[in-house]
Amino acid sequence: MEEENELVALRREKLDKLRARGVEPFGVAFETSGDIAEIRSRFREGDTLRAAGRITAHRDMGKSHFLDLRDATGRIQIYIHPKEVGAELIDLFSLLDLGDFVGVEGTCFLTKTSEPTLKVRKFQVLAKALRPLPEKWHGLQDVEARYRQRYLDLLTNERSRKNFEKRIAIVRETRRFFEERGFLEVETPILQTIAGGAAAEPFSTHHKALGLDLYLRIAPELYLKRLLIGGFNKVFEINRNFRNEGVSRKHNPEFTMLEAYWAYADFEKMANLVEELICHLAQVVCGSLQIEHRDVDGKITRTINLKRPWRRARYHNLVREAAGKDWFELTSVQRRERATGKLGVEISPQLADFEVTQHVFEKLIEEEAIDPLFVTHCPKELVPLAKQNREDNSLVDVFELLINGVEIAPGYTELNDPLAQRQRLYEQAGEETQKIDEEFLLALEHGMPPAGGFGIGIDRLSMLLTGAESIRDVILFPLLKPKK
RNA sequence: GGGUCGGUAGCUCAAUCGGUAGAGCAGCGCCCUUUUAAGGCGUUGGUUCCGGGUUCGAGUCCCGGCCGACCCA
Repeated sequence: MEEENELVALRREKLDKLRARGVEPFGVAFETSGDIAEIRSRFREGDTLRAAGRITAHRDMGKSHFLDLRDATGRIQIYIHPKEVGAELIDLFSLLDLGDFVGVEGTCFLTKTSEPTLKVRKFQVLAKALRPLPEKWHGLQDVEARYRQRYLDLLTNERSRKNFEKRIAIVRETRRFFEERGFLEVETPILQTIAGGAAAEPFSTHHKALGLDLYLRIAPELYLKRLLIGGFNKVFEINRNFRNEGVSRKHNPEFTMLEAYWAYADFEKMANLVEELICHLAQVVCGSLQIEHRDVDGKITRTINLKRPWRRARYHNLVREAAGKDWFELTSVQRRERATGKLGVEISPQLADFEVTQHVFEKLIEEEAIDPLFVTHCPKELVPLAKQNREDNSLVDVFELLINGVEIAPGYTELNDPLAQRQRLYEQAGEETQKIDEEFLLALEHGMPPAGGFGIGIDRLSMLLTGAESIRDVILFPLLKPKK
């Protein structure tokens, strides 16, 4: 740390002076009349109240001093005058800085401009801050610093703090939602010997005592299904997953998923449940089903309408709408020509035919899907772990929920045929048969009830409901390279 | 991994064609007994991300690196 900073040196001097006067600058517990929001609501002129918080502003009028005391719930003005606290305390008071924590006891009064204020009679130093806070008016703007020193971001940028409060509410309400419906919240292993349940590059680690190579999970799916086999009919887990892949506006190496499984349900029942859940969360977090995203100036940049019912459409029909009625009758060469020509979608030559269609889908449908859209009956190549459709076994019984131009939640009718599951896993694994979770296949052979399941990316859902442009704005401590 | 942009005082930002690195806030000193982005006067504070190069002279131009943002794969 750059210790030679003059501002830090000065604060350390003040710290020493406090100690020299017998004041411990890092105090212990302080009994308050509540947090600052409570104090404001209990405020009655003449009453004595006790408040604690950080000093965030100081207006020095000569003999009178006005300070702002802040906590996460609000701000209260305090007033200090030598007549009230005496010369000795005024002297101590001069050793305080912006950013310090203090506890005060004082009388409630209103200033000329009717500002509720505590006239301080006693105060205690609770913690000295040795470094200054960011500037009061603009807060901390530097994007990198906001991620590296999130505490400063939370302290000075209300928008940021509110977004995280919203995310916390999303997780809390999700729990409540599932518990009310009789789902059990479970915990499954993060350390796994085989990282299954999704196609993604895992992080690897090692258990010393057992001499065992392990992976951090990429998905909890195969363990949650074991619980269905074990007789838990409704389970969910809010789980941190780890994927050793690129970092972007939409991807952090560790991210939070909600996964839920419901015995005897299918993907359509799960779609209803997702619809209900997200509408509930929007009501609680945003107070509306009309979600407005705004830029820094407060201008509305996007409006998302979550009013039910949400559109459900088959994958093939959506592609025909966007790419032409005859899309699936074309030869694969013709499809490539149309994609790169009329549709203006870049197609790299090594893509397989179904990937060309998927690429067109992503550009023309996914990115344009601002209001919720359930895409159903996807080609089975795209989703190897779901059950095939009874009428058309080139399709699987799944939905992909798109909102805000991104995939928010996939949902399946889960595959419960152990032989079909084995075959699909082997097809998917190719040469790498050591990646197949035989223990899971063994479990399936004992019988898994038909079930519906879905996953929701909590980070992306938080972006949707807060209007955050980057996943880093809804993850308190996103991964960054160390700064040296 | 590739492209574009950025990194200047504790914080927010300036710096013209390459010509003495500035302002506001914070800090420090003085004035002011109801201020609230308090005000007034004065004042301290810089490895301009790091390392090379070009030049009489580099925050600015060139090369390499670090970190970040955005776009693309």
